[in-house]
Amino acid sequence: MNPFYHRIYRVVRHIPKGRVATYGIIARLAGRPGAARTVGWALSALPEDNDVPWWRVINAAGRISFSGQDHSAVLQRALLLREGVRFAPGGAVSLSTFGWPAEAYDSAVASHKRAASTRRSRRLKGLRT
DNA sequence: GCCATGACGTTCC
DNA sequence: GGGAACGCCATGG
Repeated sequence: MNPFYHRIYRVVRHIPKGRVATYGIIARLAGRPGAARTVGWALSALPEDNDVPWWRVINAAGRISFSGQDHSAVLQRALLLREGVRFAPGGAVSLSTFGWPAEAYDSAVASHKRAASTRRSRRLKGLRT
């Protein structure tokens, strides 16, 4: 098995009980920023008798990705609820409350702000020319 | 080795 | 704030 697969599993195992992490953050902690889809691939390849808390991994929207009707999604929701993770009315988890690690979430917010700033300056540059 | 696909993310309307 | 388009990395055919 590839090294970063193992890293992905290791990172997921580090997620504290009652917290959730996004695919993007897992990918970044595993050393491959932008490889969020690969994280999903690695989790889908997990054996049944694994010790990886895959249910603590959700997408950036705070929702369960794979078909909300699927039994795996129901199981994931049940496991998270059992650990004390609350779901908002829309069916999404509040990342600012349950997101892990908190630092990564803060950086994500900061990067979002920086992106907005970059976009604005880019637009100004476009107007210039 | 190229093309399509997927438990995703970010950027731009 | 929500939806569409493009980008991303690894895998399978």
